[in-house]
Amino acid sequence: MASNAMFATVASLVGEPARAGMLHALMDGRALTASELAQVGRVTPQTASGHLTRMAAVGLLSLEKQGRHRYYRLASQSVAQMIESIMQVASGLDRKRTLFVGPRDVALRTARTCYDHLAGRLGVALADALVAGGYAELASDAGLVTDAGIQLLNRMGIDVDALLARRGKRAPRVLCRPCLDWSERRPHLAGAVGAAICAHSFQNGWIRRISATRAVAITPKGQRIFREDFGVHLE
Amino acid sequence: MASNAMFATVASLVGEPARAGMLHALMDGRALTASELAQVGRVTPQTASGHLTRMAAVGLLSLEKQGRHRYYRLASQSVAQMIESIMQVASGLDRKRTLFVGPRDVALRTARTCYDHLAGRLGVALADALVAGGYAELASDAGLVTDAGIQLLNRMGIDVDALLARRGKRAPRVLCRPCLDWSERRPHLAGAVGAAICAHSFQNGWIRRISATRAVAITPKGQRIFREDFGVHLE
DNA sequence: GACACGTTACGGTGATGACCGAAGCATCAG
DNA sequence: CTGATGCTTCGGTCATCACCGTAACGTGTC
Repeated sequence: MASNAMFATVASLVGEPARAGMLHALMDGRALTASELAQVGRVTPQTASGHLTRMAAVGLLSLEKQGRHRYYRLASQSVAQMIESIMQVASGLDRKRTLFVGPRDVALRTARTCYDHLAGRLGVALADALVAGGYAELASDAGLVTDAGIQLLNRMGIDVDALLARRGKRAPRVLCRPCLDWSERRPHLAGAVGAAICAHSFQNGWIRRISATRAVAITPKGQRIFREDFGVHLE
Repeated sequence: MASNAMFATVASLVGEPARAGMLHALMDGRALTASELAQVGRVTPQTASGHLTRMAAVGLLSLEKQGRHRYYRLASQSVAQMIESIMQVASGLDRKRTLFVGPRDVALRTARTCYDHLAGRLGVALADALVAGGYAELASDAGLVTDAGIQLLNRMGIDVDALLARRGKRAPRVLCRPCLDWSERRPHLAGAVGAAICAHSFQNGWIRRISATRAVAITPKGQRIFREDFGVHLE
């Protein structure tokens, strides 16, 4: 088949420590400058530039020029999902040897973004709370939001109908994708619903980003809302 | 974080043409001998042996000795899903340049296995038929089997209750994973349900493997059943 | 204009790793 | 036992590619 060469090309691009680090950093969905990416990849700007041009040329990254800065971001959702699935395998594999896996950073473990949705203890706890409250059903390979869940989300200000409209008439129900958390090893909410919740949480000041990392902090307001409205219990 | 190195290791292992070819061949879920894998990777047995030992050492492959043969298979479902998602990205990327992507082989395009479920025109048509008949709902990131669908599957001899039992009580409904077909660019049924349908189809002689490839042939009996019972239309 | 900063282009060095030939182990057949 | 087959180990060669230093190129700032 035609894409066999491209398959190896893509994987080998990802399989280089410096580039892997950059992609990893881009997993929060934001766009970063070449210099920032050079830092996370622990290489000089010259080297990073080369890496970035190659990845953009193939189509893994998309480029946005802005003044004298060049912002790179993941080219598509599918690239993010690919990276996620590789992390999945990787963390599963070295779990066997180290036993203690995932981000050492406490903030990252507590709450972080996973491309466009929430992950970490917060993400998992949120998923657990939704399931426990009868707002959602979640299996390892698929999930859905119940009627009660739709009402809850609407009440919280998330326009579920807009989500439904966007995905076409093939799926009358609100389905969502589960994403196995690589630090907690438990599923959390991804897909359109997960993304909507995450975006909404940022907009309403329930959470905010910590510096330049993928970690997010839960604001006091967020603490209250997650606990009282969603029934989330963060031990 | 700890697994960053492993991430790059895994990806770089996959990102080498010979190994990529081997993994690709293993995507049908079967176990292949070292010699067979050397052939598909287009390398000598010595070289293949090295590749295979490394992949098995890391945990991408599992090994099963049988007499003087050594059978290798993908170590887990998650490895298969990772490869699938990389193929996803790869085919999406060179679609932009070649316009005609996917397996040139007509048989492969028509029907093939994708690790443990059906793909190709048959897989997509089956998914379409189930959706059209109200037996399933399918979005890009999740899917579910309706009550009517459960009845249909039961009627066809697939024990849905057994599937339900296996996935625990968190998901009372029969959810399934969609898998974007990389030749048809449309979703088809994966996950536990997809795997069950595929296995059942083999057992009952609806389909059978073609030689040593991932392609499958639809038997006359299968033609009839897919058409009359499932409502599949293969143009 | 001059200067600083972010980024890219080029050339040479060094290290990693893919590859095969030859040889060595197992397993099975006779 | 002998021979054949499947597979692995070892040693050495070669190509690829990551990396950085230097230098150039844009784009903003003063």
